[in-house]
Amino acid sequence: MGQKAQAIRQRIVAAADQLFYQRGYEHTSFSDIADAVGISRGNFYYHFKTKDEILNAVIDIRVDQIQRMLDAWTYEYSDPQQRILLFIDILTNNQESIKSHGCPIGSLCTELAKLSHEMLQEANVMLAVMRDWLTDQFRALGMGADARKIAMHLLARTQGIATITNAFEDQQFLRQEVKRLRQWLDEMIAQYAN
Amino acid sequence: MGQKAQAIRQRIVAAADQLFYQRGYEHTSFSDIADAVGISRGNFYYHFKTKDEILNAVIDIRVDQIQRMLDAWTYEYSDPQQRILLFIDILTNNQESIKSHGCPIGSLCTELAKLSHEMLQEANVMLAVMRDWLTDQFRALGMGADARKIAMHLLARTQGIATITNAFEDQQFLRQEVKRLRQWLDEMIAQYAN
DNA sequence: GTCTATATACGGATAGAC
DNA sequence: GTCTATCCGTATATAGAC
Repeated sequence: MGQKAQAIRQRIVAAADQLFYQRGYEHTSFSDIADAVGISRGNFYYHFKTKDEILNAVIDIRVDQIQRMLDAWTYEYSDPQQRILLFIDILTNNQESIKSHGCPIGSLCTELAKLSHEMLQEANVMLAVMRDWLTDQFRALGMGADARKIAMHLLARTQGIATITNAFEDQQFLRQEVKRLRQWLDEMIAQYAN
Repeated sequence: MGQKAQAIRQRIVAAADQLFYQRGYEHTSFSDIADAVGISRGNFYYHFKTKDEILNAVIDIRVDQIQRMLDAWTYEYSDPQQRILLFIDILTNNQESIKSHGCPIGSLCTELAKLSHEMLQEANVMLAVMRDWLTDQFRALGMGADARKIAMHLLARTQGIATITNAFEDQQFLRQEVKRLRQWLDEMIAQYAN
């Protein structure tokens, strides 16, 4: 595959990534993606044979982006609490899009579950990557055997906040829950510091 | 409309209710519903003109069922804490279906948001009814001006638990989070009892 | 009220010219 | 590599016989 094809392939995946988030996977058609990229539907199939193949590529880049982000935070900050706060701040930093479209990860998993789509297994890797990174942080804070459960708990909290913010289209709720999460984190750390 | 038509209408709504939950709204076709009820597609349109009309009817009965359930709990139990525990136990009592299909309310709101569907406004009434009932319970527990925020918090927690349980297909996580919720409730009550 | 047959649109996917 | 034209399945929705 040539360089030009690679570049277009990337543009297709980027467009699909955005559209799957905004409109959902099933509700996004090949035409939608082709229009967004500026190529014809026919040409489309030169790059991707099936819709599932695009979904697979979208999940792959998302997993990659999440991993890069977490790696960067690990590199830039040494304090686990600080790192977890950065994770919580994802909510605040994306409150407008969460209000309109929910969590890109959670809503995709929810949709794939409804479709009984095999790629749900691939999609929840996005969550697993965050879970594992968070587990590392909580373990570093002395939470030992509980670290993984606490990481899962935080993951679920963020999903719930995204779902409700989206359903009620209420950013105020998101901000209020972020405060509660920060408070919870302080309490957890204090608790395990004993 | 005759009695027979009414009965069939109810059977259609019941079938749609279940299918929308299991497969999602958009992914459920008229044929799916007609097959489930045991009538032809053509006959279908005698009862409902559009798919949105069915969605509307499904939301209406869901709101009604939720309201009845909460009214019954209010009538049968006088202790607000006991009532809230019954609400939390919805998760435990439905863990198999939540594992497979998530929360019927949250996942519908998530889908309608993606579709930019006007009926999201109707759908989040299901959440609002629960929010208001929970607010009453927390107020009765002395949480005053915070009651509504705490109710929203609990609502979000349940949504997050459902999303993660569904994404990872992990009932064990649900049970573990229910324990955490019960513990949280105890702590909240103790905190406001001072 | 219920059925079969059908109109119409759109989706994913392919063929083949250029 | 990119396009136009097209196949085919399925979806919503309608018409009209019974």
